[in-house]
Amino acid sequence: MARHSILDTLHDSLRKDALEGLRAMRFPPGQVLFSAGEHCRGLPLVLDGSIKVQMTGASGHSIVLYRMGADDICTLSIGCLMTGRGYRAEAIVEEEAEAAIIPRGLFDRLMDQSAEFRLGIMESYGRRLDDLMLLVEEVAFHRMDERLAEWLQARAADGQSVLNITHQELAVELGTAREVVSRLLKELERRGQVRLARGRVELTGLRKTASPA
Amino acid sequence: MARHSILDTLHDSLRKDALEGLRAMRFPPGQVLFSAGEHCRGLPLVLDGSIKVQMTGASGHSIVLYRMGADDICTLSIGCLMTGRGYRAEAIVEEEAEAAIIPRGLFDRLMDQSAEFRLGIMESYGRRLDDLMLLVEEVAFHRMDERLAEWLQARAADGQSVLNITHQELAVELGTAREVVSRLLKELERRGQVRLARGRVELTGLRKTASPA
DNA sequence: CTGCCTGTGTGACTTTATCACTGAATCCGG
DNA sequence: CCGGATTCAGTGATAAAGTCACACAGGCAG
Repeated sequence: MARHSILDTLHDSLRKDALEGLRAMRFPPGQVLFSAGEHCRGLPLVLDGSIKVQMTGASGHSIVLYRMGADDICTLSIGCLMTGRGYRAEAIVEEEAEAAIIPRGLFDRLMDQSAEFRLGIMESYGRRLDDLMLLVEEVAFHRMDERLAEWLQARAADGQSVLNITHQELAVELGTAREVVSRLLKELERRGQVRLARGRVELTGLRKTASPA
Repeated sequence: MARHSILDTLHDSLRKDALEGLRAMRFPPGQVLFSAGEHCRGLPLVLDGSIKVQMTGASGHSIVLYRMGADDICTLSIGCLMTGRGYRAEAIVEEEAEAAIIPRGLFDRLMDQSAEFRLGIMESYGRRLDDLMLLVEEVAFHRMDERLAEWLQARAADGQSVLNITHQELAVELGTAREVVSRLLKELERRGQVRLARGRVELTGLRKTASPA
């Protein structure tokens, strides 16, 4: 059953119509929901799981732009839906996910008839713009070692202290090269802040590098 | 008289209401339309001129995110309007601009009553997301010398071959440090692609640096 | 066990960022 | 017109990050 907070805001009859027009689907980790160049067939609602959105540059390098989780809306799709252009990024399932697609016609109807739905869409758009602006700032001005440490710390804050991730995957998270990640991790290990193994990073005592600035 | 294509799409009675609720204002170059932290009082429509939107990082460095010109919509404001959060960026007039602000109430009414208006807003949002994604890719993966050359070339394509701009301003355009721009420009001058003077860059024979990759 | 594939480590070198200055051009008040 | 302040630009030294090339290690399939 498709459960998404933006549907809860709808009035009864409209919600009934909406739920009829949707069917939730499950996607396993690794599944590609859409990739660059593809066209958009509707607005995906993320019901559960975790999906990362990343793009690949001309150089062949990739960078993760943001993640979508339970109750998120794939706002990126709206632009494609409206302008008819293809996606510029790709979406890959990380943790098994459940999603439902709102077809174009239904989307238009919901936008027309529900102020609450519109509000939800606009809020989601605002958040995404914010995410991207922060990312630009981070990529343009922050040091790699700090970004890596912060990324790892964010995971630690989630309660995870052993990450099954390769240096290459970390490099894509940060938009840098694998070698750079390897070297920085090695440095963290020397300082006793992480322990490394093949495909694994264990967080031991991670703290901010004492940097002035 | 407020002329903006998104208003043209409105039906007669609605357009009349809209035009009554708006008053266009002129802003001189250098004028700050909004700055980081400020709250949003409505949706600005750009009628004419050129406005740049830039953000400043914790480091104190700034980067230009995108520009708005005639017939643009300041989509960034919608997110702020909807969530009530303050702006994260600032908008500065470059070429004398004319703009009108759609107050919150009128915006809601237009979104409610005009599918064309909604479409215009969504398209604008899509374009903005696209711009930012491209910017991320560029900042993360492109070499500075190429970015500088491309930026200059884009201006040359506009018909301008003498730019009145300082190295510092160019650095903000690209999100780098002034010294870096100075050195790269000097290198371009050595190759005879530009001629430099205080506050001035004259484009002579600019072409892509013969780079492999 | 033996390849084979994927992941990691590292040296050498280039590009970019940062810091600390110097000097040149312009502006402004008297 | 002069002198001082201010804004711009140039540059050396050094650190951080990206690139290229390659060695080697772990784990899996045959």
